[in-house]
Amino acid sequence: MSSYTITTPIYYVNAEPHIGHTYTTVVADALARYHRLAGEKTFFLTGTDEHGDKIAEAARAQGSDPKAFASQVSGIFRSTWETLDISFDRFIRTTDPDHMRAVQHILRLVHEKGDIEFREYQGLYCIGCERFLTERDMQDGLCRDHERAPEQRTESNYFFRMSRYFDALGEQLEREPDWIRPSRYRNEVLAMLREGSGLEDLCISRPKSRLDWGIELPFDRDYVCYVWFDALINYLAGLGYPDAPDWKERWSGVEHLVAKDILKPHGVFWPCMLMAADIPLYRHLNVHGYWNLDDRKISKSLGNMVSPLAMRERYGFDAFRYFLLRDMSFGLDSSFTEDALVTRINADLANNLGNLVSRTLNMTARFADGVVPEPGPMTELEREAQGAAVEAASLVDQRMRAMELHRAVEAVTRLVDSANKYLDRRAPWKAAKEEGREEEVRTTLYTCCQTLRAIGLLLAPIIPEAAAEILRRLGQDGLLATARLPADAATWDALAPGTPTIKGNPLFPRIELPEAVE
RNA sequence: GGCGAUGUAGCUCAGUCGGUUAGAGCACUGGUUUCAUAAGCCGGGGGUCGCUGGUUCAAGUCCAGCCAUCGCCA
Repeated sequence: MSSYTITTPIYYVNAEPHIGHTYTTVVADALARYHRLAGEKTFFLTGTDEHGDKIAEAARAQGSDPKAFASQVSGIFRSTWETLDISFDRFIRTTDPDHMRAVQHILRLVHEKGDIEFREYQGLYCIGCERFLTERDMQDGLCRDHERAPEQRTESNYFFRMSRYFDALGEQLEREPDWIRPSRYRNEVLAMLREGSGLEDLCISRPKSRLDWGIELPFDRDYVCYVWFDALINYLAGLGYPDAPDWKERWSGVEHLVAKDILKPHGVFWPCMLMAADIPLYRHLNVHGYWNLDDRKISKSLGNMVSPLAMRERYGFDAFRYFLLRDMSFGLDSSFTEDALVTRINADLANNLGNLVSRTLNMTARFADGVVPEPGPMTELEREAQGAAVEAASLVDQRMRAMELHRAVEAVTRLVDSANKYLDRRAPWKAAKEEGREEEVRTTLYTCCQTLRAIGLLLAPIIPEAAAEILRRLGQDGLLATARLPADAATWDALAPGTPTIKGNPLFPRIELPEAVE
């Protein structure tokens, strides 16, 4: 069985979950659910990044200690994902003992290999910022933030000799053109690697005198590990590195998922670290864009931050998920507006999908005694209906694997459309009133139930709750536990005639927004 | 300033290896149905494929230059 491991970045605990975190997490969740249904050995890793000076400061400002502060915010992330039924397998924290051990293990390996070097350097240090300034941080010789003159200071730190691996990284990018995808981000990494781009070795430590909220270096107790060298290793630690026997298998199928702002650490630092530690590279780095918020168009009740829990409260989380996955072309930026959200929900989920479910099950109740009817022979129209399901299943599979989630969702929408058209061409509400057309009505309703079953399966990774409800109404409660995608979505005799169906309430009620006031 | 990406209908996007009259959804609009959530279905209008030039029997697609937007780097 092939292994599939999907990761989100570990989220920095200086802010609570917003639309950006939610998008990455929902994409990962949809992929994890799809690959589980495809029968792959799937592992879904997410978590929180908790070290560093920003957290130490925030804790101090709140009068608590860093660990307590980080635990509080980390808990919010975890409980948010749990409330939203995000199907992660491990929620890792950089303060977890096994993570800290893994970081020290790698530090030791890379140090022993000679790729970590102690260097002394001078720079301009701002006491207010508690860090060295770059030219950008200064104006007229003063720190921009504190408007005071920085002092000349000498400090020593450990550096990861990353530049040793740049050539090998370049070769990797040539060898596997879709290793970082979409390709625009591969190009950016290639640009970073080109001469003169200013990419150097990476400073990976801070003296404890300056920052003690971090993981101690195993070869120097006066220093803690700084930022990326700590955070990135979660991807290994979360899979059980270095001790658990199955980490290698999980690692062999790793797909990283990140937003474009952390391309450099994941596209450059991380592969160099892996090469230094003699660990195989990840399978793909998948990079997505930003959700732009247009404040003017978001009603006040939503606030400026689009919180996933607020979205769930207001629209239901399935609907919000659907919008996120459908409306962003993976890799590109997209803008979030309440209008676009409501339009999408009404058009795709209420009018097309929800209504198809309602009319199918209502007619099954009315014209087929509320059970899956016994169908007659298939004719041209039924073969077309099945063909539509076969095609949708195949497109969803291709597109999910190519990280084109918006297009995978679109393929299911087309299947829903085709089912509505089929129903109109057959018009069972007319046929049911005529003598001698009973078999045709049964065949029509059977075909619609069958298509709904396919739709329920294909949407299970996208809108898990609603998809499970569709299957439940078709009497297919346990199906998701045993189904195999994409094949099962195209199986056409899977519904046993006589199975009771449930009419139910509208799955996605239409949303009526008050007229916009300009 | 260097490198890159993007630019296709009012909006969001698809368009494979260059090949018939450039597509879809939403929005708009005419018609129609009553099973269904005022939903559905059928039809319609709407495009100088950013601009200019080149290659070709043939360019949305390939090449060059330019413009706009965005990103990365400096």
